[in-house]
Amino acid sequence: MRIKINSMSIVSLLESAAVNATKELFGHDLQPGQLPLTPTRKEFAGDYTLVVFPLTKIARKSPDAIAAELGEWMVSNVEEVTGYNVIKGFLNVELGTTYWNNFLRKAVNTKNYGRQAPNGKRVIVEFASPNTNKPLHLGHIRNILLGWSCSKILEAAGYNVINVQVVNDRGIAICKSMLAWNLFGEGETPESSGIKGDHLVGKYYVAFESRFKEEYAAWQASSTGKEIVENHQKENETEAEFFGRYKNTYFNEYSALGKQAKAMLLAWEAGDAETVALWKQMNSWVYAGFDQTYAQLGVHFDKLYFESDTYLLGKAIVEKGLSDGLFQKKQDGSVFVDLKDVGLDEKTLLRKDGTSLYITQDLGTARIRYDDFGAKHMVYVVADEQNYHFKALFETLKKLGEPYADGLHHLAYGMVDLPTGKMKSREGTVVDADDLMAEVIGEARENTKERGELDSLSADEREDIIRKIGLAALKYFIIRVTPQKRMIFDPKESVDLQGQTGPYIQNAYVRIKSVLRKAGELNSGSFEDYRGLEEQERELLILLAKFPELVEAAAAEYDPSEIANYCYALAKEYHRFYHEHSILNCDSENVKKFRLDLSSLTAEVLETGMDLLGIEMPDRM
RNA sequence: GGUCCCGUAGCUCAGUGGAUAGAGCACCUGACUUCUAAUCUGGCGGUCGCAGGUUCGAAUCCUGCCGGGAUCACCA
Repeated sequence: MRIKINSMSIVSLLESAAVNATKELFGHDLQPGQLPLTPTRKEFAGDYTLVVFPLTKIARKSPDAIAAELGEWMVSNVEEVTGYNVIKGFLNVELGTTYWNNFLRKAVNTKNYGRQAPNGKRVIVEFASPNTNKPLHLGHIRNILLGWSCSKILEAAGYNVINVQVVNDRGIAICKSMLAWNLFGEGETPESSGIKGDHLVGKYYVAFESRFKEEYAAWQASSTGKEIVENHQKENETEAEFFGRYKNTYFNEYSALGKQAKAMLLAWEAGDAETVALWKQMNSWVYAGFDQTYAQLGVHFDKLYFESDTYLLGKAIVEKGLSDGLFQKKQDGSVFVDLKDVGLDEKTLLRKDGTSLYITQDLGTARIRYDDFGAKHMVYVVADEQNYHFKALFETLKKLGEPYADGLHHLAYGMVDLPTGKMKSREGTVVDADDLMAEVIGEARENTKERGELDSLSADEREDIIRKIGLAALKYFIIRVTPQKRMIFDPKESVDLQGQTGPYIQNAYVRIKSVLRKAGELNSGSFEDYRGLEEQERELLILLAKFPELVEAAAAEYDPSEIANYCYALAKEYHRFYHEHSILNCDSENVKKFRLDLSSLTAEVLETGMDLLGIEMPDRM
């Protein structure tokens, strides 16, 4: 017997069937998607549900009558539909077991089920983009996980993806670390101290800030300080509030440390050999440290752009735009673009002294990346505090007529808060990325020890699995939240290994792997039609069938959390199935074959889905 | 003040036009001589911020208000 398998997904097949049926029965052309089609809720019979209310005006019949007519039509015209039932205007379409048997036979033998063929388009994803004066923290982790996942999802949706980051390696911040190291460092290096490079540089940034704080406090008590408060303090403002507000002015105008740091910045910009050498030295320590953190997180980049290399290049673009009449120059010499026609404001592109700004650099890097890779799509993964910046940037690039200007997307995400409130470096509440990873892995190690499941493995194998489990807990905890939302990160919950967590999903996979190991060699897809589908089996098949569309939707919306929630739903359904039904010991050899295939497809989809989130799966745990 | 984002169970989050709004945590409860119990079963828990409007149907769309956050630099 020839097996007829439609290449269309079942959802689109039913949708187009609904369009045809409406045309034939009621003589009306339906727009695709006008009739909502959803999986049938568990309490009703059927696989997919068509809501027919929108047709009542067209057909001028009762919803139940319409649903019945559509149901009849589907049964006689659509091979896959074997029955239907109608409840209150909801048409529950029943697919025969043949359909699901065929689906499983085909999917289990599909290589890379859920991944699309290459679409020939190239996209650049920018993420991480740290400053080089401090180590990475929890906020960077959210950024990096989103960026990496987004990159993997776009790849699965058929794009050729390039991962890049822009490193802010210049400016006053790194000069503060450099100065503090010069003043108090006594030649300390990562090697001499055993401190990871980025942490060492961060240590001197903190040292600078605390010395500066002392200096500022002393100044506040001095006669100059007292005079300033009296003359500049606003009504209803406490002394502390005033000095909080005044800090930048103090740094720029009075501070001895501020003066030295600024002198260092000037020396750097002038190319002073000694300063540049120190700058290179300290940045190289930072990069070595970052590389370790990235490796531990399991991410990598195809290309790095350094602001020190690119910060001048945007200027040429602005000058060109000025001479083309796209931008305007003010009397004081500054250059701006007028974005009022697109609902924004005037945006300065060059300072009056001709130096470049943040946006100037971004204009330059956008052009350079296009020249490097020819990608017409770019995704910027940057926190939502920069929403306005990216609107202005994208509109400016449109005005310039850049060929990629319509393919730009800012993947904005909310800040990460702690249960105690915002992370504040001044209050020492910033959660360090390396510490956090070590902590979740430690928690996984404790739990693994208690369970004893891995005792027979070598120490290396065991440690590798423990790392996968710990990182899964951390990553899943962060990536499951919708990017747009601000999220609360509770360190206690992030190390949970039970419930809606990464390890819960890994556990479903591990259970399958264990069964498959015991089953031995499989001949995938060789089962005869299995008529007695159990509820959990049907639910699993419906979920599995949805996966390819889900990948496309997640790519279209740049939203990894959709994949994360799906993986949990699938794992949960599998755990239930596993608990209710025996696979290796079931009474029919054919059902056993079917269940092994169902399990191995579930494992593959879980592995793919979690891979799209940047989470690795262990074979045992 | 202008603009944008958010507001769903005690807590953390799903659900963005369809049926009686769902998970996890926490709390109470049952299930391991059986394929990994990092699992599964049952219970408890909601005026979906408030008020109008559109619709056969609204947590979801529109308007107003309240609360939280971000932003409105010749900083990045």
